[in-house]
Amino acid sequence: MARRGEQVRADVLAALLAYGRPTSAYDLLRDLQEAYPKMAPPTIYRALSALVEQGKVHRLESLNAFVACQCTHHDQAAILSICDDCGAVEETVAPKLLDQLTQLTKKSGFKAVRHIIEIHGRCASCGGSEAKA
Amino acid sequence: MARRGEQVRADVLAALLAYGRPTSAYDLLRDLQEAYPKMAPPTIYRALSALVEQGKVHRLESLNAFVACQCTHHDQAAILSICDDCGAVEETVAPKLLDQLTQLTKKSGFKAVRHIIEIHGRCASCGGSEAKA
DNA sequence: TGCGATCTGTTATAACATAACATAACAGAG
DNA sequence: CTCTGTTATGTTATGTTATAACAGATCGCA
Repeated sequence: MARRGEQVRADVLAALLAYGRPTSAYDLLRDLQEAYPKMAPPTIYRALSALVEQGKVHRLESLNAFVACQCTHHDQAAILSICDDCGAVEETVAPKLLDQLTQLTKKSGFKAVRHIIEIHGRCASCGGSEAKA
Repeated sequence: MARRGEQVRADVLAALLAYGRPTSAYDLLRDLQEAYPKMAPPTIYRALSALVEQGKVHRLESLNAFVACQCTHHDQAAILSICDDCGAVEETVAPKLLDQLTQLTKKSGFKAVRHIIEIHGRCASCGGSEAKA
């Protein structure tokens, strides 16, 4: 039973990559149940937590969903642009911006530990910066 | 039945203000059920949605909770600093930062509509900027 | 081997949210 | 004033997300 967990994590990550867009834990669960018919929610959540800790997966707080990290594993918090039309998610990094945020909140003695930045809108394909589709 | 809704909204807001910290919809529901014994979840959620639209309440996506807006009703997205220790939430506004974010994502044609910025950490009282409690 | 620590599996349930329909109130037409 | 369409609200039921709590397996080590 021991190394089963790593297999599950790999499979979860593969499933997420196959989706290529935000996916709920339960959707992933349904997928994985084809390979592991008796898999239960905690297993998925454990795998996802591990993957998030490893930085291989982002959790989208505003969607209660997960998405595979697209970039080559940077450690800092990502800025996630979420298209409300097609669901596509784009990652951006901006160390300076994060630092500004940290400094800003530090003024009142706050110690920033984890930044969550999610921007909803419309991606280029869905008529983003120009007109409204 | 007509103006009952406004009363509910006022009561929800009052309850949130009384808490003074992030509160789940169901906690609010339990409170309001003292006044309205048969109140059901949709009623709370409708009231909260209305209050969020009015800018009187913020939804904390990363906590699945709600908090009364502390400042005098600014329209722009707030930066919410959340103390993981005591639960206190502080609001900050930073138009320039929001604009930077918008510009950043715009580079790839993304049209920002709604910014969600939540920063987890420790507030000053809980040993924020200095040592670790 | 026997023990404890840790990881994994399983059951059950808690917590969050909304779909779908029922009912009530009100505004305007007749 | 009543009918009727529209909108707000109430209600039931259920869907969705997440975790507590315990059971069993594996492994390191004395």
